Amino acid sequence: MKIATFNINGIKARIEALPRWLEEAQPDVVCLQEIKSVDEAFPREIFEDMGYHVETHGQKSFNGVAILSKFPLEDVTRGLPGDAADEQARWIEAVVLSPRPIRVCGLYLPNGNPAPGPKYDYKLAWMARMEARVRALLATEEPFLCAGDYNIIPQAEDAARPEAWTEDALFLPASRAAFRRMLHLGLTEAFRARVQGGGHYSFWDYQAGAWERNNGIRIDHLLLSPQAADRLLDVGIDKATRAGDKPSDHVPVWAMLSD
DNA sequence: ATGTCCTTACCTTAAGGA
Repeated sequence: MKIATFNINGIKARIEALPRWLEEAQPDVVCLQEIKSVDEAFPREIFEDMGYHVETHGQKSFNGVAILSKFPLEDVTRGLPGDAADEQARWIEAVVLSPRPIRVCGLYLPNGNPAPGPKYDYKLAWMARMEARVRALLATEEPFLCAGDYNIIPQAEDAARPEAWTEDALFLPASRAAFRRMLHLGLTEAFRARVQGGGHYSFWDYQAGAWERNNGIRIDHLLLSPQAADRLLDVGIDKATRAGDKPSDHVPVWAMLSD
């Protein structure tokens, strides 16, 4: 089973690029972020016609996450537990009914800039809520994974110019520590389980010729529970999509799991 | 390089977010 995460930066703007990539890459499950659409306006028929089940957790203008799956989805829940007043659409969960079912959490972790400030406080509080959710899921011992735009540069080697990010919410020590805490609970970061070294990125800013200069960062990740990590076969970053027509500023990151 | 793209709104231009 091939499962991917892709921050599309607006479904309306990616209405051609997203189906084009799905056709080429043939993922079984995709976690989408920044759909920037309410549920009613999401063009689900386009994806249903391609054989996907579609579940969305949208919001007007900003944020918004979705799961596309060639297998049926059950137990769909929307929103990250822990703060009933949080109205930002950044978390969706579902159990994928593949031959060996697996729970998939799709997430769009807050950016947090500028730091310090209220947006950074929200980021850290959100990560604490996510850690609590991960602890609860680990306790069930069912296979699961958390895939999405984490807005976290885990290590210096995950940025082309790490010195440019030292004051940024994506690379501050407290951000990276919160990410590492979740790994230390027993999750496996799929890409780093298979590929070592620098030069692997999932985001290139639209500004300042970042793509042309390969000034990228690796911030889109798949974290696997122990039972899911046992099934990890391969990983990849579909870098070529960044060079296509009307690209997102992120590219898809995927993991192949045994069925 | 204050450099771009996406979205919305009192909408042909500006703003907020990333």
